[in-house]
Amino acid sequence: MVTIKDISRACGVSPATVSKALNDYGDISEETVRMVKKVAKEMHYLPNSAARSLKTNTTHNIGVLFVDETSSGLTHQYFSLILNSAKEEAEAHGYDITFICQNLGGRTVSFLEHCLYRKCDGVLIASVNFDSEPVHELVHSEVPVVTIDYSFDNVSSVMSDNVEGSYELTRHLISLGHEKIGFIHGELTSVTNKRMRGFFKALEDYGIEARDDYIIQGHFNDPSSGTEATDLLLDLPDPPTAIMYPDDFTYLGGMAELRRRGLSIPEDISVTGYDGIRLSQVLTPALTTWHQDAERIGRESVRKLIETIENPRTCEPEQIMVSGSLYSGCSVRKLVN
Amino acid sequence: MVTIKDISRACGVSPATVSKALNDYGDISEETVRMVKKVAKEMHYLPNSAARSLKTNTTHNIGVLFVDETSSGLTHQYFSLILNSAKEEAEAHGYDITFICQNLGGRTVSFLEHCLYRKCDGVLIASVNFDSEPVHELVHSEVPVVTIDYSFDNVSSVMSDNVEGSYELTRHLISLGHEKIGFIHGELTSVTNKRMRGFFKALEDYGIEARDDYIIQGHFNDPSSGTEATDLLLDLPDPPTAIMYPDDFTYLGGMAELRRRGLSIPEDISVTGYDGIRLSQVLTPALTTWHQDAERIGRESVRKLIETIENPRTCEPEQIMVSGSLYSGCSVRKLVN
DNA sequence: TGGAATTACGAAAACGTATTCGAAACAAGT
DNA sequence: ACTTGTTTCGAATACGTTTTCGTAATTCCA
Repeated sequence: MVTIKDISRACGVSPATVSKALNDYGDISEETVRMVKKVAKEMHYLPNSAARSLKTNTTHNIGVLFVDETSSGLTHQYFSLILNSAKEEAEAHGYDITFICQNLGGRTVSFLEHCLYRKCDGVLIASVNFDSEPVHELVHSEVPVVTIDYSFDNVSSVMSDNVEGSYELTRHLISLGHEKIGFIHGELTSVTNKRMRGFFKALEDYGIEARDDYIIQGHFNDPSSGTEATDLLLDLPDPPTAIMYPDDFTYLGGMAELRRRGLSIPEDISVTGYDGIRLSQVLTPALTTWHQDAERIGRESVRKLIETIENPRTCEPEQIMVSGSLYSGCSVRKLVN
Repeated sequence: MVTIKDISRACGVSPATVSKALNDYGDISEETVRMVKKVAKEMHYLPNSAARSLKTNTTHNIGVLFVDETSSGLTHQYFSLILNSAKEEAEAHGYDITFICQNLGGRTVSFLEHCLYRKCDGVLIASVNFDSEPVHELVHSEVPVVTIDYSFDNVSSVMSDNVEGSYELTRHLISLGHEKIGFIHGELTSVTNKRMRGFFKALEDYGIEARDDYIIQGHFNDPSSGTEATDLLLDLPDPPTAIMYPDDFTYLGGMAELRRRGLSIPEDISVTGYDGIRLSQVLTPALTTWHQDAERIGRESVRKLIETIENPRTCEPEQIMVSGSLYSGCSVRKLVN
């Protein structure tokens, strides 16, 4: 490996001068800078990141927390889209991405310790249990953090607007005449909380009374829970005319159950999903669903993270809300009375 | 940050002794080792990875090449499953994962240069254009490499057995009486090559003549190409009785077209997919498809990579073939003649 | 008891870079 | 001519480890 010393020897200047020239320190004559850079290129010089980090205490490296418990993490399209765009945005800014976990060369450590060991300039937190102690420790530490779909005080976050999405889907149903709306929700996370808020708000705004028996607890990303919940709703003495599913994938289970009962969509029952994954638009009928702009969420989150990394004093914490959009498919019909 | 020097002061021994004690060098009395480790823990000592790498030229960090051109990378479930299990396997061995790209602090560099800069101990190559020069450069460099679904001489690789999968699917159709089989394939990659080999081999083994008009070029992971190709096949004067799609997702496009024409599956036409993604088992009818063991592919590839990293002399290059399995759904019917 | 072997530790150098501070050279202003 | 200022560079130090080699102390064996 060719080092700064080799270049300094080849150029007949000191290592200090070479370092300054390569980093445009401003202290070196233009002529010398040109020469040093030329020789460096010729000799295929590559800086040593370890030496550089040791000296500057920065790495141009951002950590990512992605835990895939119950396969709702990396494996879920929503998060893989986020990760992918986050990766692209980071690369565009010259940052690399490293996964953060609780294992360090065999030893169990906290997330924070892992970050400190690797000297991540900042870290992106997504798809974890935000209520856990290790996550809290990290969030409240000195290392710059941006969270996704969860917000802490004094920490920037990027969130899919779940209140909006749920509200708009509900409003869409109501505007087509539906008043008996079954609502299947996922695990009781903060995301589910917001979805509920949006749902109830829409009902209230349009003067429709919420009915307890129409609210069913299911699971995210789990077709069989969609099947079960659908079953429950349809067995009610006064079943709903429309069913909202917690996500597109869970809907698939519901769809199977509806088909099994000989009901056709949307003639006999209207349905909506959530996420707007590619699959939903290929189904027949195409699913009416809420598209979360995962790509933008990933992009915005690392943009904000890098901004706080590079302007530690001036950059204010910010709650960034990313709007989604209604994918209007053919799974909801206009109800005539 | 507490350093080795702080510990040495607290313990009344030299920094050298502390370092050796912490790393179980074997040179230090058990008593001292115990004391040093105890104090280190009490003071919340964390090694400095930069200093360590600078000295040892290793990082316990493995690079991953994942390029998502045409969204066939990270975003595709097959690859996100691989990435996820690779991540878990690496973490279990105390290695971290960093994405490798061609951007270094704003400057464009080769993949190899990026790896050298970050001092990756090894690199996993998946989902890239293996014919490109930058990939060749990396593969033929000094840094340990494992490739996924592509093999180079003298380099370890882990591959989904595409010949097997295609062969078994075809054989399955033949065993149920199908002889007129439409074969839609993806882009002409090495994967497609192997799928073709398996397909033709099965036809030959069972004495069925291959027909050119039944072979259609489509795209991977692209429902609309599934629609088009299906269209072509059904418009033939003598259409096939079964259609094989290049993957489950592309099949969705074909499914829509079949439905549009009023054909029901499998009564009027039999179909198979490829990949065995979760979605395929939720469809009605459940898709008969070939499940690629992505989880195992990710696991095996980093296991092999770490093995060659830690035994540079003794570890031989190896071509690891990972078998898949037939998911027998309800999308193929027995043909009576 | 004398020498050899073993054990336990430390001094010092090295990894490659960034940065502080001072010096030299020269220009500019009075 | 003397100060003052500016530009350009280099010597030296520091970042926190790991590792070699030497040495003192202890044990072993004949």
